[in-house]
Amino acid sequence: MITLEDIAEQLGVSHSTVSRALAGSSLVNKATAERIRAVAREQGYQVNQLARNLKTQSTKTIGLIVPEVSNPFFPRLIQGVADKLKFNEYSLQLQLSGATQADEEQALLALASNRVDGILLVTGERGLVASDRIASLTSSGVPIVLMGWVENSPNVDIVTGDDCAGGRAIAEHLADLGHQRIAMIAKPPHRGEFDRVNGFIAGLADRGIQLNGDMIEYVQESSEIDAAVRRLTSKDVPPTAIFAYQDSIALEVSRCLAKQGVSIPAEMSLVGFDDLDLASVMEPGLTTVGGHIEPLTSEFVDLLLKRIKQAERSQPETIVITPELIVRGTTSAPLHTPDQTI
Amino acid sequence: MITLEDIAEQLGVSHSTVSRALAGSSLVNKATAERIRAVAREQGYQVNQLARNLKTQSTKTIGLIVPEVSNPFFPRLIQGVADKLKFNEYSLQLQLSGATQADEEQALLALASNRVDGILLVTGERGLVASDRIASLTSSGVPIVLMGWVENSPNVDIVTGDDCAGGRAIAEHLADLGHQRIAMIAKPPHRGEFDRVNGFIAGLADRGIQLNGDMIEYVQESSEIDAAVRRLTSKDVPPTAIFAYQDSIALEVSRCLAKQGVSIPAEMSLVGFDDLDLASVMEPGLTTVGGHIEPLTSEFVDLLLKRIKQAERSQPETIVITPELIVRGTTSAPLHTPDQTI
DNA sequence: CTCCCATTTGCACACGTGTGCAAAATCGAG
DNA sequence: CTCGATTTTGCACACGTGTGCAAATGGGAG
Repeated sequence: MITLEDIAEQLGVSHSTVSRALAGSSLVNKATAERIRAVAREQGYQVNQLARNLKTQSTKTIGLIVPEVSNPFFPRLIQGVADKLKFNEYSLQLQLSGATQADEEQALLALASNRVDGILLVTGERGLVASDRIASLTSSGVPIVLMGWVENSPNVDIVTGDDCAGGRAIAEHLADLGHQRIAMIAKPPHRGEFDRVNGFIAGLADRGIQLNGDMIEYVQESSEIDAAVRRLTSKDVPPTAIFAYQDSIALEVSRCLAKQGVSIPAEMSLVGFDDLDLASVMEPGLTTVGGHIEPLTSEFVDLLLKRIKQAERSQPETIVITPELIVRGTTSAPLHTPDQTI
Repeated sequence: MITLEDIAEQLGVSHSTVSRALAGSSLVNKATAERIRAVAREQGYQVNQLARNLKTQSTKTIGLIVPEVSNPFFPRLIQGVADKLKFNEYSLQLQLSGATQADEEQALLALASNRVDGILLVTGERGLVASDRIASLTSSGVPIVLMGWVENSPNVDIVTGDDCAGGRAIAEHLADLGHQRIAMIAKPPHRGEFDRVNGFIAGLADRGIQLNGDMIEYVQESSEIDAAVRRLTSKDVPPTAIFAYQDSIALEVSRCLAKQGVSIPAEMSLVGFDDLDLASVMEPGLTTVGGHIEPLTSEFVDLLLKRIKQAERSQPETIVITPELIVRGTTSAPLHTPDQTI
C-alpha cells in the first residue's frame, strides 16, 4: 500500500504538502496540488485510517453489538442503524456477541480497543455484562447506549420497548372480542422480556379475567411447541385464544393448529409479538404487536450521537417506545359465546 | 482512555517495560510485571488497536461487504462467516453496500483504508465494481475474494454456487414426476442468476420438454407475483407445476394459489430455490434447491485466509459449489396424467 | 574486591498521518 | 534593485505502540 511519503518522493516535495493537497487545503499551490492529486489517483492511493485516526483521536465509527443475526429482529435493526449512520457519515463496526456473557464483554472491549466513537449494545438473552462495567467504560470516555432490558441501573443510557404495554394491549384486544378462556405460550420467565407477560396478565385482570396456571405453557425450544399446543387443545374446555409471546412461536403454533384441523381464527384466535415480516406473510395475517422497531433504532442512534457530540457527561436517560396493536386476520370473536351464567 | 505511558509514569518505569509486561514477555522481572498487570487491570487499561495495528502492519480483521441484510440469505452468510472467523481469531468488519455500484466501491475502499487483512465481497444485484478495479486492489496488497457472479474475469478469486446445476435438478425432478406443462416465475434476466433459469430450461429440454414463452413470467416486484400466477392458472391448459426461482417468490405463489383454492401439490406442484428457513416452515414444506450456503461460506473464508497466509500472489481460483435438490411436500405427480397420444 | 555473565530496563526509532511554526520563495510596489 | 507582504513549503513533533540494541543492574565464582 502506497503512502503519503511515496507520493512525496516521486514529486520531490515533503509529505506535509501531499497531506495538505489531498485534504484540499488552500495552503498549497493550485498547480502542485493538482499534480499531487493526479499521481495519488493514478497510483490508487488510499489513506491509512489507522494512522489518521490515531492522530486525530477520532474514528468516525460506531460499534454495534448484537447477540446473533438469525433472529430476523436483528437484521432489521442492523439495517436501520446502518442507514442512519451512513446518513450521519459514520461507519459501522458489527460484533456478534453470541450466547454467553463472556462473549458479550469481549465484544465490548474489542470495540473499545478499536477506539470507536461510541457503542450500541443490544442485550442478549443470557449475557448481560454488569451495568457498572458499562458505566465505568462510559466514564472512561466511550459513550454507550443500551438497548433492551437491564437490571434497574440508572447510570446507563437505555432505549427500550414498552413490552408491558404491548402485553396489555393484546389482553384488552382479546377480552374485548369476548374471549374468556385465554392461554399463553411463552419462554420461561427470564429478566425483562417477562414484562410482556406481566402486562398481558395485568390487562386480563383489569377485564376481570384470571389467567390460570393450566393455561400457561412455557417452552424453551421451538420443538416443544407442538406438545404445548396439544396439551391446550386437548383440554376439557380448551382455550379460545392463544397469546404467543413471539411471532416465530405464533407461526409454529399456527402450523400445529392447522395440522390438528383447528381453524384460525374461527375456532382459535392467535396473537404474536414483534411484527416481523412473517407476521404479514402468514395466511391469514397474524395479529401482533409492533411498530416499535423503527422508532427504537432511530432513538437508539440519536441518543448515542447526542452523547458523542456533548463533551461533558450528563445524566443518563431512559427512552421508552410504546408499541401498538396490529390487528390482522388471526383474531376474531370466539365461535361459541361464553355461558352467561347470571 | 489510559495509555501505556500513563501506567509507566505511575510505577516509575518506561513504557517499553509496560508494553512487554502486558505482552507476557519473559524479558521483564516477574515482580514488576505483576505490579504492572495489577495496575493495568485496576485502571481498566485497553490497548489502542489503532496504534498497535499501525505498528505491526496487521489488523487481524477481515471486511465483509454485503448488499443488504433484509434478504435472509445474507444474515445466514454473515453468521457463518463470523463464526468461522472467530474460530480463526479474526475480527469482522461489516459493510452494507446498498444498491448502487458507487456504494459498493465506496465500501470496498473504506475497508482498504482501514487496512483490513482481507476482504470478502458479495456481489449485489445491481452494483458490481469492475473486476479489474478489484484486481488492482488485490495486487496492491489486499486479498479479495468474490462471491457470486462476475463478468468472466479470470483474474480474481471467486466462490460461487452452481445455479445451473440446481435449475437442471429441478427440471429433472419435475419431469420425472410426470409433469409436462411446467411454468416458471423468475426475475427479469440479469447477469449470473439467470444461470438457474438456463439450467432449468436445458434440463427440461433433455427430457424432451420445451418451455414455451407463455409459460414464463418475469416479475420485478413481489407485488406483481399475484397477477403472474393468475395469468398462469387461468389458461385453457394451465401448468401442473411452477418453478419459482427464489424461495421468497415461491412463498408468495403458494399464498396466491391458496387464495384461489388451488391445492398444493395435488393440483399444482411448486419448487423454490435457496432453502431459506421459510422453506421448511411452510405447510407443506417447500421442495427447493439448497445446502450450498454453508459450504459456500466455508470455502469463502477458507480461500481468503489461504490468500492472506501465502505471501506471494498466486493464480486466482474459481470454486464452484453444487447445490442439491431437497424434496419436501410441494411436489408430486400431476393429478391428471398427460394424454398418452401415441 | 574483581570480573564475567545473566537478567532487567530504558533509549530511540518506526509505523503513517496531521499541523503549528519558521523558513523559503514569490510577488508587487516604490 | 530593495524591501515588505504574501504565498508556498518543509521541519519537527505528536498520536500510542512494539522492538532492537545498548546500558544498567544484580549475582555468583574466583
